[in-house]
Amino acid sequence: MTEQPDLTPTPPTPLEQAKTQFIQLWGASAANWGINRTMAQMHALLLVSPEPLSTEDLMTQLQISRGNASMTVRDLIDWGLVYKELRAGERREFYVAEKDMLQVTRCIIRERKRRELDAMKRSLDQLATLPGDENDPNYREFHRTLTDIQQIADGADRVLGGLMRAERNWFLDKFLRLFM
Amino acid sequence: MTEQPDLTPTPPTPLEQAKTQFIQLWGASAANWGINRTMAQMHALLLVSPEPLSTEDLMTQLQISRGNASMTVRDLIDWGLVYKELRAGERREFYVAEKDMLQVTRCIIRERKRRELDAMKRSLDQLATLPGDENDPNYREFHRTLTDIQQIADGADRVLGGLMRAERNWFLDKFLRLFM
DNA sequence: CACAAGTTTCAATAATTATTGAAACTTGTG
DNA sequence: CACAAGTTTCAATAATTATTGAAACTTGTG
Repeated sequence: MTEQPDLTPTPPTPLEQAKTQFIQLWGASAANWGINRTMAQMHALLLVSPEPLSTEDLMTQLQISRGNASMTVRDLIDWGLVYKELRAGERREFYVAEKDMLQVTRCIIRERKRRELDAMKRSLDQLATLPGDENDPNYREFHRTLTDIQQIADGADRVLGGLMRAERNWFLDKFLRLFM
Repeated sequence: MTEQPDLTPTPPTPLEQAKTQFIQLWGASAANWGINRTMAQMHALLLVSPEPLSTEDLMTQLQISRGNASMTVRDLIDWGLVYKELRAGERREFYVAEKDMLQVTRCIIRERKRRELDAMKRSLDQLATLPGDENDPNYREFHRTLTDIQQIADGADRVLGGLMRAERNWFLDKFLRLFM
């Protein structure tokens, strides 16, 4: 009599449940900020994994297709949040997350600043060059709005630039002192 | 021979074109950050309008339905970015944007902090309470990740809180000094 | 070079999110 | 109270965004 392989999955441990909840939380938070949910979920999964994971691992743990896993992991690598790990004599690839959360924060700030803030500033600069009649309230309001937003954008640029260059304790230390 | 009403729309002036481009830009930027595009477009339109606009104005200028206009303007009011203006003897309502961009920035920061950061912090706190075996690498990695993210979240909380309380010149002045 | 063991691409499709528009509602006036 | 002139709600639908999965590709090995 041969042993039947046990196909009933073992119930998840509390730790596994908590991991799943964390993955969901990270995914939902990212989605609120216009970042692909699956990308953030994969990031969370890799963050809490002590070992590098294979594509197969990512697919089963997140329940996504191979194509999705491939595209999403590439995005994470592009962001600088995940590294590819190749093993001698292994054909398949493994992936590890950057674990230093300060470094992670810098990557995220850098990418978002580059992709959105910098692009927006260029467009604003271009629109703000429009000449017009200072006595036309429509022109005045348009121009005032643009220059005001440019000021804010410049401020945001500097704040984000500063945060990117911030050393480990600035976040909790300097800012505390500065603002409290 | 009666005069035919001229139905061909006059071609847009350069200023009108620039306004439209600005509305598109503001909408696209917001969409990148997970904010409804139409809401941002309406906000942009009201920002550059020297006069309050009626629902009808919003509908025609943004080419949206009455229902959409109604819902979107309400969201803007909820965010504190737009005020309702009632006129004596007029049944319809007019809307004006908050024009002080520093105030606008504070509103946006306040809302996003409240809706996303605060909610996330609560969930993180809850997940971080999970007890476990410090010798289990899975638990160690999970717990390290959570506490690291909590630190970043606390830092972000303080930075945003500080920015909200910032006076007019902090953005361009203090931050310049602090980070450059 | 043929094959095995993977990864990547992308057109088709599914899932999600935003919008419409008609009905219900509100509010002021004769 | 009936009506006019608006606003709001929300189920149906449209538009957008994300995902699948099969075919094409890559790369190392006998």
